[in-house]
Amino acid sequence: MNKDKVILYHAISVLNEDFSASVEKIANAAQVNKRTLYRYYKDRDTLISACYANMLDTWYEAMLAAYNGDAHPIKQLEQMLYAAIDCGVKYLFLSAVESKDGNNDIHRTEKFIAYEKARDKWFGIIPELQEKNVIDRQLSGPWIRLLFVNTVRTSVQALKAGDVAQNDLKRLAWLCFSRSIGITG
Amino acid sequence: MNKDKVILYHAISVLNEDFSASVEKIANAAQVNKRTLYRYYKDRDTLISACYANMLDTWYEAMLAAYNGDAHPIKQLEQMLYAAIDCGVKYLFLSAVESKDGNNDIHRTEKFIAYEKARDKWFGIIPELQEKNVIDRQLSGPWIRLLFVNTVRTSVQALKAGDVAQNDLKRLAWLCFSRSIGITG
DNA sequence: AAAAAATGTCACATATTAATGACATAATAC
DNA sequence: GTATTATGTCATTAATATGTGACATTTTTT
Repeated sequence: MNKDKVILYHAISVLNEDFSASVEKIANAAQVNKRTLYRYYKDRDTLISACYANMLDTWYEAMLAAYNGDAHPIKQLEQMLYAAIDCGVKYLFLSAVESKDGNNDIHRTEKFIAYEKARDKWFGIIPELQEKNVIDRQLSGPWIRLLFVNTVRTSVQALKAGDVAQNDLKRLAWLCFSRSIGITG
Repeated sequence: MNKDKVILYHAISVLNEDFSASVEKIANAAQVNKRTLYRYYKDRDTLISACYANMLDTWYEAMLAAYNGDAHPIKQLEQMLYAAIDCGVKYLFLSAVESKDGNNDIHRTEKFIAYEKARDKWFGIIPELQEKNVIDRQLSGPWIRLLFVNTVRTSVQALKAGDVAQNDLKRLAWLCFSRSIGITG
């Protein structure tokens, strides 16, 4: 992996946990000198914008593949969960940004608006499945989406803490998520 | 509520989302002048210590009441979830601190060690219920605890976003959590 | 209404972080 | 091995954040 991507990855990871973390903290996490970081990214804002762009691209690509990879809605949802887990911290940070005030700069970018549109389309699976009584109808759409995000969070945290083996991770995540929304498989 | 508690509440809320947030940002959230904040809390560290202490106390009291309020383990677990939801952001921040490196100052305090001990005792319910095949045995203890925390997170986020009515909140949280760990009630 | 207490405004010293230039050192290519 | 390129070290300036004193304004008490 190129150094700019290494820095980007660690920037996303650090900023996800502590958005006002110093550039030095990010540099340390990426194991490069602060001066080197500034050679790849002009300033703090540039780095943050690059984080946003990268998160959006990564997530979009992964979700698109998941959505298009199967015609059966339950399988699509399952693959979307796996895709989000693969995106890991990038997806979590993105969904955190999403829930913040719209006064932010990123909320007005074309890419972000496209992201929101795609997301709404993909998560349209949920009400579809509720109409067919596959997913519990007493749960609201926003609630299920929060469950989805936080299932991913559980997975990322478990992986980081070493609580669960890589192989079991996605299976457990889907098992718990699907059961929680009333899918009996 | 006394002004010191108002400031404390908002400090916990702001720091939970952005740990390196400035004192000014906390003061703004609490709708007091920065100068006033410094009259209640000598400096940033004092404020942060007060946050930790308050989170621990709030959580401890709520969980103790939940645990002692019922003799039946499933009911105890349910009440513990409700207690954690009532603690809201305080509980989330606390569990975030918990998962950080032990190099932190707070990890060595007496209160925190007592907290860990109590927590382990209370969450001992989980393996008990697994032995009785009430909770799915293929799920590990740490995984279930992460699910617990993130169910609380889902509840807090839903409440903040106004997605779910106050009245339904705890019922939905328990419904989803209990189903996800294989409790069929 | 007068006194007392709490809060806000503003200027200011200090500390921390952001960002850059000049140069030394390490890594890589040829 | 030498030239080239990438990275690290260190000093320095600019910008923000921390924390305090002096005093004005507001709120509460009596």
